[in-house]
Amino acid sequence: MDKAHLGVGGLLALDASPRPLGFLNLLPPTTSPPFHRTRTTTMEAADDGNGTPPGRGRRSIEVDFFSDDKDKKTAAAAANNKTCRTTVSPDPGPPAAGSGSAASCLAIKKEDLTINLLPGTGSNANDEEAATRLRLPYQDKQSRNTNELSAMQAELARMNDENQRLRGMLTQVTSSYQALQMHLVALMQARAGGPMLPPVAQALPPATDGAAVMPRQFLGLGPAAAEETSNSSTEVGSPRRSSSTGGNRRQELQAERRDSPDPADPSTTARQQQLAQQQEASMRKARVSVRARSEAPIIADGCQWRKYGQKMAKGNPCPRAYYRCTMANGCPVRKQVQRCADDRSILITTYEGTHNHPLPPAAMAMASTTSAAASMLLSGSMPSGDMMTSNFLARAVLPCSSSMATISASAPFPTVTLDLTHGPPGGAGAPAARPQPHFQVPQPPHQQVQHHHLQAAAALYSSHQSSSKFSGLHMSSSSTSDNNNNVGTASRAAVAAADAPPHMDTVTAAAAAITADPNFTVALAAAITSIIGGGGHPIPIAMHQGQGQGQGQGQGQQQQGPTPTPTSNSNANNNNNAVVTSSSNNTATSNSETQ
DNA sequence: CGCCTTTGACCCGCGC
DNA sequence: GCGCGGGTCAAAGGCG
Repeated sequence: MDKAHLGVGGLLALDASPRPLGFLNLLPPTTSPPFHRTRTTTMEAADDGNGTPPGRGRRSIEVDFFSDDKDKKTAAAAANNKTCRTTVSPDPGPPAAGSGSAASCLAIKKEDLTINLLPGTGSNANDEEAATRLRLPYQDKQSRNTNELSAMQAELARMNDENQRLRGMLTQVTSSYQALQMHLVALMQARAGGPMLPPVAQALPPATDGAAVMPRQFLGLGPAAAEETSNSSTEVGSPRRSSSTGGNRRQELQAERRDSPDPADPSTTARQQQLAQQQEASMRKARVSVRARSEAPIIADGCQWRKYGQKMAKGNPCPRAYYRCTMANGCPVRKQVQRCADDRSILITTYEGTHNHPLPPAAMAMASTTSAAASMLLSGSMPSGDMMTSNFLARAVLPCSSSMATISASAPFPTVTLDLTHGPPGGAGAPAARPQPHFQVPQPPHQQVQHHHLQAAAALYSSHQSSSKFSGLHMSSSSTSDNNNNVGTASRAAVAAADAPPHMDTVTAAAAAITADPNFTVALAAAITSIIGGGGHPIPIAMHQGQGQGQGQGQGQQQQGPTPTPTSNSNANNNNNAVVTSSSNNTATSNSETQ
């Protein structure tokens, strides 16, 4: 909705007919009298006591929303809150936060009530009588509205309580889920530890504190999780992907492969290993690719990376750079950075693996989002590349960008591509469809799930909001990068909500974010949805593939290194289109746009 | 001095 | 078996 819908010059005609305060009507533009640049109050005839049809016996308050800000805010509010038809406030100050749009509507009405609605000059007795007649019902209206206000406040408080209760339940469910998962793993281990074990479980150190380590790895993004333990001698698969930095690692692995047929129990062990390798082979290459417009060499995701290689990829004049996470020794997470061949302003970052170390908040957002996307792809790709499933996943990943969501989850190296390069029709400034990270988050221990969801939502949201792409990913961290200036207020509010301590009133924080920018509701809703509905996913994923997503996949880069063929592209309007493609190689993602 | 990037060489998987 | 392309290693050099 824009100015045109509100009437010429953004003028709103507010029907002052007796109806609950807070439900001011927007009169059709055609009924609006000539507009003025200043707020005016007009009275036509007497109040008939009902919502009178426009044009006759109507009392209307005409508010000129001349300023662009007001127009935008009003339009956005009207579009996002149908019950609150307008959040117009006489003062240019920021929209009311906290109690949300409903409260702001009520406040506005109170103000409006102070407007003298009495007609004419009322200079004689008849006029006074008429005024009195009008005033009495009006006072009734006021009291009624007051009651309604208190009722709504009570309702709001009730909803707050309920929200807290639900959050508690969610925490409980999460804990129970983790406990069950650990129990299951323990049972499987105790049960001969043979063919039934999922690959990841097999890769785990036998006697280590399985209870503590298992859950995370069990949910890990595949091979990476196994690789985390690869430093031990029990590594089973991914011979090439060992993260060890030792120069002899490759030789060791090769030797292992040559010796693979274990003389001890040749048939069984060999078959187990074969099975494990097959399963892992399909999983280990699971990747999450992020496409974003960026002039920066790499996107900042809060992690530290070290470049270990660069290659010219076929079909792309831009070299592909290989990075390894250096935040912890032996962290298996790697990423590839490459410019899109078609549009060099697009930076394609592909993540692989799961961090084996704590992540800073800034990295958490991205890690959670990408790991969730990867796990969704993995879970959907298992039954083979079913396009129905794939599309479903794509829509699940980014519900609001369904047009861009295509999934082909065929192995061997399924890749989830989060395409943030497609802006809304209006360009960078027009947030048409916000990214909706509907990802289920890899349930990190504790209640950080919600936190990460919100962060992911905020991160993606802000990445679109700001012109500096992924700068928003840092917003949750205390460090305010120079890009933070671009982060929208809604994003900041979202981050505030996400970073708020568990006991904080989430509703209030969310309301603040919504008030700051109603468009954020979309992302927030997606995040909440993922919290509530995503909890069940990890199990099937883990059980089917022996791995799901664990902590996030790493991404991020505070890296300073020159990225491959950095191009100067000032237009960094990120958008939220998720293109999930199954590609046997990374180059496929660069072409996903054309799909 | 330590960390990082660069870059050529090497290894591996895959297709022909 | 060979060639190609992707991915990784590690020596060399740069930088703070």
